[in-house]
This record gives sequence, structure tokens and C-alpha cells, in this order.
Amino acid sequence: MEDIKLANQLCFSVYNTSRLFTKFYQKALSEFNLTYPQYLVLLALWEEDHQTLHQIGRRLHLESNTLTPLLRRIEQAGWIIREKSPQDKRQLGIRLKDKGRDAQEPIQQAIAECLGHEHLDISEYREAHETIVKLEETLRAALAEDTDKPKGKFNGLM
Amino acid sequence: MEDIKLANQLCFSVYNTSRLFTKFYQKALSEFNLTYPQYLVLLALWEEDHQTLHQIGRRLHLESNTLTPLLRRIEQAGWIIREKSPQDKRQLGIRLKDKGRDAQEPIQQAIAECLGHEHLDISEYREAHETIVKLEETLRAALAEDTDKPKGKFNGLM
DNA sequence: AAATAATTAATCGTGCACGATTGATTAAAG
DNA sequence: CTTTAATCAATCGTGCACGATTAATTATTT
Repeated sequence: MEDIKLANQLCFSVYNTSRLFTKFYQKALSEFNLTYPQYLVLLALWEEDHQTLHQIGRRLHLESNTLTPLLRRIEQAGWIIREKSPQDKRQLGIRLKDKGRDAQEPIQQAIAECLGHEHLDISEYREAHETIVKLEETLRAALAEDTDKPKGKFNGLM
Repeated sequence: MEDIKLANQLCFSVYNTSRLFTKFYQKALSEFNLTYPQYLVLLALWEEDHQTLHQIGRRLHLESNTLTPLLRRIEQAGWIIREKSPQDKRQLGIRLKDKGRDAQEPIQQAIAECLGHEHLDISEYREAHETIVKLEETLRAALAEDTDKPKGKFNGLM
């Protein structure tokens, strides 16, 4: 029963920190008219251009219900191009336009300045990163478990 | 420049963990037709009944643009009552209905079962909680700083 | 007392998240 | 080859978040 209180506090502080972090990035990204999720898509494409919607979804843990409109907005703003794959017409290919490729340096620069301007020493949080990644994996495993096994203790019996 | 990569990773894992945690709670709360933010409001009221919208906002770091519709939905579902304060007609008082008060035990129970069922040992994450709270405070301080000081290095000079 | 400022909730518009479903296309089974 | 199953993107509806503004009320100043 004391575990619930701890879970509540942990969840709440993760929730708060996520909102704060997003707000922080939003400030750096505002001059480019980008949101944080849009920036994540660009990050994925900077690592590897020309991915499918599905691949980007695997990387960001998002599905088409979120990605379809998100990618459409990013295309609308001229960062990327969406086009059906000729080989497999189910898939949607995503690739950077020049604007998207060229923006990598200035955008990273803006974020770096924002970090500096706030004298935020993120390197202090290396341990925070490690612990939260472990928590992330634990939660993902726990949640994945009972999408496989539907429910209850009688799996595979009916 | 390496700091940006670290910040990106940290922010992304916080973002992921927040979504996973919410999903975890959502599963426990679904039988009560409650969302995680709605549960947070109930948590606040269980600690202290009869608060104003403003007070709840201070506790959850949310403002009226989010809380007004959120509280309206919670009232709609019969958990709480919203009523203008007679003393100060600007304020909106929020208090639990019987349904809201009585649900505390069964809801906490459902969450506890969910924790157990997933064999999630949250107590392992006491250190995660500490580090993330520190990160939360750092970010909040950094972001608060330049809502006070508007921008640039020439504050208070014009 | 009258004018001004501050506080508070509500409103508006946009953009995620996400459960659930649908329709198109491809792969696999019979 | 045809039927069936699997895959993938899109769509739909709901509920947050949040920047920005507005309107009502109260507090403060003059």
C-alpha cells in the first residue's frame, strides 16, 4: 500500500518533468515553428533519411493514428516529403527536403544556446538518464506482457 | 555539442516513460472510467477536500485552460461538484461528492493489484524518483527564470 | 468614491496521444 | 489460382496541454 504512494509520486514527477522538458525544447524550436514531436521526427530522419512511417513509428513508439497527421503537418511546413512506396503501395516513404536537411545545424545550435543560456548542465543527469531508461524498459516490458497474454491466468487454454 | 545528444536522449526517455506510466495507470483506472489527469485531481482532493481551481492548479502545475474542461468532465461523471465561491465570486470551489470520496479505497486497490499483477517493484525506483525530482526542479527553475526576466541581457534597463 | 491594477476562471485554437476501426495492399495457405 | 490472413496507413472520436486572449470580480491607488 505504501508502494502506491511511491508509484504515484514517481509517475507524477515523470509526468511533470516530461512537460517541462517539452516546454524547454519548445522554446528553442519556436523560431523554426517546430514542435517537440516534429523535432523528434527530424532527428530520426537526420540519423537515417528515407524511412517509412512504420519505421519512424518504431523509433518514436508512435503509431499511424498519431504519425499520419504529424507527418502531414511537417510536410506542410516544407521539411519533408511523403510518398507512397512504389514497391509496396501500403507503405508511406518519408524523406527530408533540402530545408529539412539544411536545418540540422541551426536547430541544434539553437538548442545548445538555450541549454547554455539557462546554464543547464545536462551532463549532471547522466545517472538520471540511466535510471529512467531502466524504468522505461521495465514499464514497456510490463505493458507488453499483457497485450500478448490477453488477461487472467488462463492463457492459451481457450 | 555532445550535451545536446545527452539532452535529446534524456528528454526522449522522460517523454517515453511518462507515456508508458500514463498507459499503466490508465489500465488500472479504466474500470472507473477515469483518466490519469482526472485521477490526479481526485488525489489532490483526497488529500484536502474543497479546494479552488487555482489551488488544484498550483498542485498539479496546470492552469484554467486545462483545468476548466478537465474539472467539468470530472463533475459530469459525478465525482465532484464545482461551485462559485460566495465570498470571492472569481473563484471556483471544487469538492468531492460521496462517489468521489468513497472511491478512494477501491481505486487505490485497483492500482495496487495492477502493480502486483505486473510484478512491478516500484520500490526499486526510489533513486530514480530522487534524481528525477532534482531534474524537475532544475528545469522548473530554468524556465521560471526567463518568464520573470523577459529576454536578453538587458533586463530592468527599459 | 473613482480610476487603475491585479486576480481568477473561462474561452479559443492548435497539436499531440491513443483506442478503435476501416480500407487497401501484399503475403501465406489451401 | 483463390481464399484467407497479415500488414500498413488512414480515419474517427475523445481527452489532455498550452499559448493567447477575454470577461468578471476584487484589491489597490489616487
